Amino acid sequence: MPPLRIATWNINSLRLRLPLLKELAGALDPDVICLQETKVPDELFPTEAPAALGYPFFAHRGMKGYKGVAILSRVPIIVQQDTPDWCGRGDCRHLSVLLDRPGGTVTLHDFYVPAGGDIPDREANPKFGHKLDFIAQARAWFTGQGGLARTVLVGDLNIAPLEHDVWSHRQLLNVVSHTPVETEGLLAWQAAGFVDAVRHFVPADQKLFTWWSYRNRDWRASDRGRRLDHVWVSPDLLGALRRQVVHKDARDWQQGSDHVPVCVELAL
DNA sequence: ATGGTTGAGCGTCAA
Repeated sequence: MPPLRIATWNINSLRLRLPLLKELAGALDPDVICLQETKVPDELFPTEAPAALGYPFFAHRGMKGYKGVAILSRVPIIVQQDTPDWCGRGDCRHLSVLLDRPGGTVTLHDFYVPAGGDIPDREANPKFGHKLDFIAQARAWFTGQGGLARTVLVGDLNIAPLEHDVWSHRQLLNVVSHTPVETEGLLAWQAAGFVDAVRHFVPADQKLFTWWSYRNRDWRASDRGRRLDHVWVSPDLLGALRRQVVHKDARDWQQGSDHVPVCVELAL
């Protein structure tokens, strides 16, 4: 049985970067592609595109202008409709599907966590409060699910939790995405039932980034990156993990996203 | 300390 490859990518506009999905499929050959920041309302989703790329099964939750998630798949999916409306905003940041595999169903979550604005203070900046509330709710919900099994969680979680998930731990301690209240919150969510599938392969003392700002003239030379995009698996899937890929070359794709795809291969 | 860039879609806001 061939392994199952699951990729996650903040595409930063699905319609603008539709041609790059073909690059992604060619480079990583994923069976399932989880996208964030699709920025396309559901009624304008390019419904012909997934099958043309070889992904006949798909689901999406989008809205005008911002946010939005989508899952493209070669294997049949069943969308989970009973997921929470995080923070009561109805804002297209989560999609959950079931994947049919020979050993049983796999649950897959695709998340786009709020970025949280610029000021790391919930009083001065409601967007930061929203981000903290979102991750606290997610933690509580997964804790309530009990011991997770055959579950994969991916997405742009907009937090770089470890010291070497950012280019300078010291210089980013007060920068949104790496403040202690965020990193502790994210790790508490992770501890509610997951292990970090990418750090399973890459030691914690090695720098690892998945995002580089558009604002750097030469992103590769300055290398001021952060690891904002994640793949977590329930502990029962650790033995099925085969490899991980952070497709750094994608940052140089023509008119590319500021995030690069991350892919994990599982013997499932 | 500041500014730097991009996308959606037309206002600036979000990132």
